Amino acid sequence: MARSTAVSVPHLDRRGDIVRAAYRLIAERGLEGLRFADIARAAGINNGTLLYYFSGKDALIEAVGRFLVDQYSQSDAPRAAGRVTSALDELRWEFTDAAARLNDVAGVVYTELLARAQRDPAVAALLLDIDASWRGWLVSILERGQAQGLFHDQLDPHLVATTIMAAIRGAGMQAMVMRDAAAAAAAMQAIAALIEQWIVRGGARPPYRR
Amino acid sequence: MARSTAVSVPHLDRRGDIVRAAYRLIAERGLEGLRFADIARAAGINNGTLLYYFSGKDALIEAVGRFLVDQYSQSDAPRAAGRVTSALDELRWEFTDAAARLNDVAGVVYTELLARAQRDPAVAALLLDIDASWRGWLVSILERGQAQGLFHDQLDPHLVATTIMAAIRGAGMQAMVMRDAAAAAAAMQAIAALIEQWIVRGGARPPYRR
Amino acid sequence: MARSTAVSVPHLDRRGDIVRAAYRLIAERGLEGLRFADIARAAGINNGTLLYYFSGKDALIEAVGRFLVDQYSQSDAPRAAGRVTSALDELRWEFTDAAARLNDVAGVVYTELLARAQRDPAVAALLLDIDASWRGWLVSILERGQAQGLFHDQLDPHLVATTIMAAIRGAGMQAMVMRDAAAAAAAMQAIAALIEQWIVRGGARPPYRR
Amino acid sequence: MARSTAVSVPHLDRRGDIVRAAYRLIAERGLEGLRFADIARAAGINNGTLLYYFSGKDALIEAVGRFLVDQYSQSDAPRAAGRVTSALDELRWEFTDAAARLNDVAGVVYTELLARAQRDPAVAALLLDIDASWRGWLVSILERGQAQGLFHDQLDPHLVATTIMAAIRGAGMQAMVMRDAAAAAAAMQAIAALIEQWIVRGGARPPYRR
DNA sequence: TATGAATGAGTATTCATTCAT
DNA sequence: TATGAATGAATACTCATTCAT
Repeated sequence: MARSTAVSVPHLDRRGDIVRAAYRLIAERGLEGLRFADIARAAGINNGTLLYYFSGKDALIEAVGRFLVDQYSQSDAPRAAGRVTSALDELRWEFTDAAARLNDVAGVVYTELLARAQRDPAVAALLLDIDASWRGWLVSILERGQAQGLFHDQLDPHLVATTIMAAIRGAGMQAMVMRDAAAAAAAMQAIAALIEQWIVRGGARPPYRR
Repeated sequence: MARSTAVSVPHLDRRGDIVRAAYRLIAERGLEGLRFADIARAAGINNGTLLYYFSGKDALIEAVGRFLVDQYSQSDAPRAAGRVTSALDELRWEFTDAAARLNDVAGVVYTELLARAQRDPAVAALLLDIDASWRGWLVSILERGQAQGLFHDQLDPHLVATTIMAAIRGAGMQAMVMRDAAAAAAAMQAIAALIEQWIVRGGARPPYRR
Repeated sequence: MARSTAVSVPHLDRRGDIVRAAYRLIAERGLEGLRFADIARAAGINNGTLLYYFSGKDALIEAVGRFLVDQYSQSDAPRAAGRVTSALDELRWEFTDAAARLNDVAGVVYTELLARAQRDPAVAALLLDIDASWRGWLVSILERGQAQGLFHDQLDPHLVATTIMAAIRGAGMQAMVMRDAAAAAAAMQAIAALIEQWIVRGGARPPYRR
Repeated sequence: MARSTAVSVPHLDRRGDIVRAAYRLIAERGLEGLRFADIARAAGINNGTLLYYFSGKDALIEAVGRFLVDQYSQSDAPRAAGRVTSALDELRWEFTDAAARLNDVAGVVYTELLARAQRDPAVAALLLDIDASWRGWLVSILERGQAQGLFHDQLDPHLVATTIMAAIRGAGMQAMVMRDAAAAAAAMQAIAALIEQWIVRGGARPPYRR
């Protein structure tokens, strides 16, 4: 029996397994159709075992929310990992990255959580977290750009950041409604160009037109 | 009390009563928390009577969706009813109206339905309807503006319309996340100004800045 | 308006229409699946109108039971209508007629009512009625046969009649189980031959064999 | 009270408990009056526990059908367990046993299932199972009798078996209708004697008469 | 940790029946 | 007679959660 522990090792990250299973099921069936039994089955564990890891459905949903936060913040990692880039390049990458994610299930899960946030303060707080940290990131880019003399001085970085976020979110929503990521991406790029014109100093570049 | 007979004629628009009650409850508690018994009580009718008018929950939700369509299209009425206005004024009114609606429950209900649309084709079709008719309306304004020489000729009205819609939707979503309608309105107005610059011919007006 | 009555005449026999519709539906879906709304629709009338003709479901089922009694007794009509026949011929006709009815829906309806009779005294009484009148008919044939010297004197007509009924019923049940009317008919004819041997005086006929 | 621990081991055969409770309730109130809550109460368990063992009403009814199959096949056990008997004795025992069962609730349950079998293929298959295995048993007896030289060679064992089954079933049905097991038993014994005459070689025995 | 049997409150839906017109 | 809107009690079934092991 000396090596019996080896047999029981495969579940190094039960909580993670559960959360990922729940995340996937929410994307597929929505919060409305989320069933504990299904999650347990998908995670390869027992109905009751699930309750050992999460005290209840709400706790699990919150954990999924936190997992979603990570999903979004992970996309920042490559940027940070890269070499030094200009604030403008970073901004452009923000839009490029968003365009690539228009078909992501994360958007579906986010919408589910946004709907729930209207009456679940814990989820609302989570989404505010995502919002704040994303805005913080954008503000830091914008301020760097201003410091570098790339962007206009008198801009309100918070307003610009919120505008960028609204644009990206709107494009994502539009993609979900139309089920046409290309059209939504085009709209987003249009706004991206307009915003660039707005904030870049001496933006002699000809106005976006099509 | 001269018209007390009105008391005995309570069922002039039962279906409407039910749909409005359901609409309100969805805004309050979401689709997830929608209960037939609650709807019936709110509509002042019996649990079974509700099923007499709607064959099931899905049918009712679809009816609520159609009601939402009407909600949105009604906002077009004042514009049409008013006297002749320029295409630019109409466009500006579009953003003004949207800003005023940022706190509207319609947005919450819309988000609920958008979440559900991911796996309910009937609801998805409804939302596409809203989308198409809204875009159609915007395109007609834009084309009128082009015909009047107000807007650039080479613009693609569909792209511009989709961009406007994405901007408005994004601002709405942002308002829901931040619970700060003013900030979202500011972002929307920023995009509105950028779009105006983009499409208006000879837009000599100084670039929006803050 | 002189001929307005003509317009409202088409329903000379509403009760009959309803009972026939119910009879058919019981044969199709069983008592368990019998729905008032379906009966009304099948009878071409309104849900509520049905209740004008039958005070409730039990009353309707009883009426269907009486209709079934008529169904069975009608098969005697041709015999009575025909010219004088021997008791033996009549007896043979009884089996022949039964064989022809093995696929009849009447058997299905009868089984439904028999099941219900176990806890519905009114239906039980109806079935006893059918039973008694059928036995009475058979006894009268047998007694006539005895009077004519065709059948043995010492036979108990009631026992013979009950035996005949059991044989016919058993074959009907067997047909329902096997869904093979031919096999059931063969079994019934075998018993018929045995019974004939039993009761016919000087039955010199060689024993049935196969 | 030495074995009081038995109290804490009440769930040795939950499925069996449930099926038996359902069987009894079907006999009492019929399928039409079968209620999940009643079954659960009768089985001493919770409403939901029942659904833990049976996925739905249909599954439970099918299980009851299988239980009924066992009920019938158990009656063969004593025969098999006994010492060697002649084929004729076995056949006689068949009728004797059937006569003793004329008042059995199994007949009531069987009738309920037969009614349902008309539109439930699963139940129909079950009844066909009972039918086939019973016929198989009878055929084996008849063939043994033929091999022993007791029964006529040229008999078709399947026809005879079906005839026996029809006779026994008919008597059972007759008993249900008349609520007079004695009269039904007499009719069955009459047919039994006739069949014996039919199949037994050199049946010198005087014809049954009463 | 982990299991899975057991729970029971909750809920959509059915359907016979009533009743104003 | 006839309608059909309205009722509400009845019921199968769901599902998060508990708990003994």
